[in-house]
Amino acid sequence: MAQHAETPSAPSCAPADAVELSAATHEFLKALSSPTRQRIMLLFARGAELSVNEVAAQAGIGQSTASQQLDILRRGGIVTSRREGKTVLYRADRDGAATALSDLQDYLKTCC
Amino acid sequence: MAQHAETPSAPSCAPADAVELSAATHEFLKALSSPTRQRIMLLFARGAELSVNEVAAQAGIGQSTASQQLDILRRGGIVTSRREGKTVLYRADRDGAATALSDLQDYLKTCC
DNA sequence: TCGTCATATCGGGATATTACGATATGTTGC
DNA sequence: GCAACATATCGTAATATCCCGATATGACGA
Repeated sequence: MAQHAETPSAPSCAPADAVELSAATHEFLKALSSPTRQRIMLLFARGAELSVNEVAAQAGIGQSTASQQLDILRRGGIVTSRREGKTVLYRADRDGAATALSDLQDYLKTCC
Repeated sequence: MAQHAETPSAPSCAPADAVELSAATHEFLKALSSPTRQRIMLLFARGAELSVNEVAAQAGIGQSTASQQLDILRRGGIVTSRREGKTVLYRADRDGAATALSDLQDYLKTCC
């Protein structure tokens, strides 16, 4: 793929504030860029806490798919999970979402 | 894929404000969810206006790839383009980005 | 310990995305 | 009109994503 024109360790002419969009923010964007995951997120409105099976049923997807998509959402920092007996309950991560949104805002402030 | 549990026209128990993430916001998220496109966007920092070939060269990608990725960014509402003679100049769309960010904020306010 | 329920992981087929080179379209100047 | 340059589109291989069923892991109660 040739080279990326500059390595991250050696800023050639970057303006010191090389925002570059952190890995966390990239995960956040990737997490929200899927319609299925967008739909899943809406299930968590008003602080709802749902198990994997409940998400699967309400989103109309399989159990394994729900588990995987929830994992992507968790890596994106917009949901958190906790065990409650056998079940794992997921809920929206207000703080994580706010942080990611703030990072995204900074990034857009840089490039736009 | 089975059914989506509820049709948009018949709100079963939704709170009237079914945000649902507009198509435009989805395009915005998709546009920014690619590392290559994230890198391209940084080229437009400080209001820089670049041709397709300049973007291709500075991003280290082919001309056709640059054209396509810029198109995706334009559909995402974060760049605009204008002709200047033979060349097409792209630049960041401040207003578009602000609008998309605002929509995203509303969406996150609903589900988080 | 064993069976059951819930979740996570594996393997794979269908589909979408990425990036490329080649080619078509469009713009300018001769 | 024709050559030149810039951009857009086409065709396509490599790769990634989506979603599934099947299976493994983990937690609880008898």
